[in-house]
This record gives sequence, structure tokens and C-alpha cells, in this order.
Amino acid sequence: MNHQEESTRLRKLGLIPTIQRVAVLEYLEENLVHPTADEVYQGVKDGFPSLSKATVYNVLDALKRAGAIRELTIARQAARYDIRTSAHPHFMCRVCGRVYDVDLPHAVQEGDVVDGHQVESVQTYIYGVCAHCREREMKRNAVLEGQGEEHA
Amino acid sequence: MNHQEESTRLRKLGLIPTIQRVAVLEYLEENLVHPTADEVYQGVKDGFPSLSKATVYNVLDALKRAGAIRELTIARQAARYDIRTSAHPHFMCRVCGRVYDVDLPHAVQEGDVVDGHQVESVQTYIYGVCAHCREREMKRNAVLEGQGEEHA
DNA sequence: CCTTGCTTTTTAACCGTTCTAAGTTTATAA
DNA sequence: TTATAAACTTAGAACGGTTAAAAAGCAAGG
Repeated sequence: MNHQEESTRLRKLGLIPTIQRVAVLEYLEENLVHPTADEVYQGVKDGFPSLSKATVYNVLDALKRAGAIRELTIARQAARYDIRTSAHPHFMCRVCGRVYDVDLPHAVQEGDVVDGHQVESVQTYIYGVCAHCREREMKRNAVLEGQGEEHA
Repeated sequence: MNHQEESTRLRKLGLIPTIQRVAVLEYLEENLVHPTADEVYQGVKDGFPSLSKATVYNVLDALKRAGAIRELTIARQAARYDIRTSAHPHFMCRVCGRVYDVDLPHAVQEGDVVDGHQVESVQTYIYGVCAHCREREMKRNAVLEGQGEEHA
């Protein structure tokens, strides 16, 4: 693998395809779980020990301004990044912390005008308990009931 | 004014109505512009010099957990607070930075299930140029054209 | 009055992110 | 190629919003 695909992609975006940028882009393409900047750093660093965290921030910023990725502020703690740039809501599970893509339209679309305001971008953040954790919770409750547990 | 209203409100929320809590609650009721914690602090401190910033964070957290206010992460830089707890989108202007309430429903409602995920709360953040700044921009362009400005 | 528990205050720490300055790589032009 | 300029990367310090810890204050009940 010579990362030809990422290189041409970066050139089309007007960015010089440095090995750092190729590596970050490749990581984002292979990890669609909406990683934080630190997760990208940790993940890429494995095959790239000299990588600096500042570079990760620089590359993410360049990709963001080129429109190749979207930044999510779904949690106050840290920004997350999504290479799926289509407009779609995100769901964050309060139990496991995972962030999922949701295939629905936003309430408002880019280009719309609402209350006289010109809409340029939209983010919909949904919070709750994800399907995976709900199932686990139900199973646990079933086991407890089977043991004869009662509610007060 | 003896802040009777805020006191009873706080008691109903299960919170002891300290003067700090009354002051913060009153500030939020009178400032619907979605202030940051620091703006609340600066605003309340005027009539209350001994107030600590940690107290503002504590009070905001208590109000949030009691369901009396909502926390917005519309900008990564700082959280903002809204005493209008009804579910509604927010619009942030990239020119002036102001945050507006938008009277539309979210794409997904609390209580819904999407892709098997249980929805507990939703935030829709819209970014662009607000009506006020759009108008100002248009006026400025009109003046420039009147002076005979041409585009290259 | 004394105790108990909650709140406020001060101060320090934390942590994600940005800045700075130096060094390295890449592009451009002779 | 070689020289030069421009862009990029790196390490480390700094920044700023937020949280934590510890001490002091305060209200309610015995």
C-alpha cells in the first residue's frame, strides 16, 4: 500500500500530501467511530512514533477547512471528527459513550433561511441509551427477575 | 424586590434557596441571550462582589440536574445556558457570535427510538449569518455599489 | 449551645487546545 | 541540480474553561 488514493484526495483538496496527512486521513477512513483528536493521535502514532499531537490538530484543522471532515461538539469534553461529511444527526450513548451516525435529515437544511437567518451548516445531537446498552440492560433485568427480585 | 418568586421556584426544585442561587436564577430569567458561565458570573457579581466563580458553576450544575435550565455546547469554547427548557433548535451567528432560539421542532423528539437507540434529549445547532448581520452586510454592499465599485 | 449536613469560597489542578519558535520538507525558479 | 522561498512538522510552553479539594460559613434540629 502506497497511499496513492489518499495522496490524490489530498491534492484535490489543495493540500500537500505529507505522510502525516495521509496517515491521519487513512485513520479516519478506517475508523468511522467519530474519534477524538487524541484517539487519532494514539492510533496513528503506532506506525509513526515521531508524530506530534500538534500535527494531528493541524491536519484535522486543514481537513476541516477543506471540507473533507466534520467536527462534532457533541460532548463538551473533546471534539470528535467524522469523515462522513453528509448532513446527518449523531447519537451519543450516555452509558458507553459511543457516537453513532443517524440516517435521518436534520430539522433544517443547509441553504435554508430560518427567522431571517442564513443557514450554512447544521448539527443535530441526540443523547440517550444506545441499542446495544439497552439490550444489555434488559437482559440484566431479566436475570434479576428470574432470581425472584421484587421492587419495593 | 425580595426574590420570593425565585425562592419558591428553587424550593419546588428541591434546592435550598440561597441568595447566590436566587441571583443566578434571576440573571438567567432576565438574560435570555444564552450566556456563558463567565457572563453569568460577571453579570451577577455586580450586585454581589463576594460571589465566587465556582459557585456559579455549582449553581448552574444544580439547576441543570434539576431540569430548570439546559446546557448548550453550540460552541466548543464555552458552554452556554438557556432557561427556556422547551425543546427547540439554536442558531449561532458566525459574524457576531449571538445565539438565537429557533421556534421549530427538532428532527427527532425526546422519547422516540431511532435505530433502536432510546432518545432522552436532543440539541439542534444551526450555524450561519443571522438576520441582523445579513442586513448590515447588504447595506454595506449597497453603499459600495453606489460609489461605483466594480468586481474584477 | 452544639452538632450535622449542605453551601460557598479560595486555591490549585486538570485537560483539551492553541501558540511559539525552531527545524525540516516540499515546491519554485534559475 | 542548486538556491531560495514557502509550507509543514515538531516539542514544549501557554492558555482558558472547567473541576476538584479543603477550609470556612451557615441554617436547622436537638
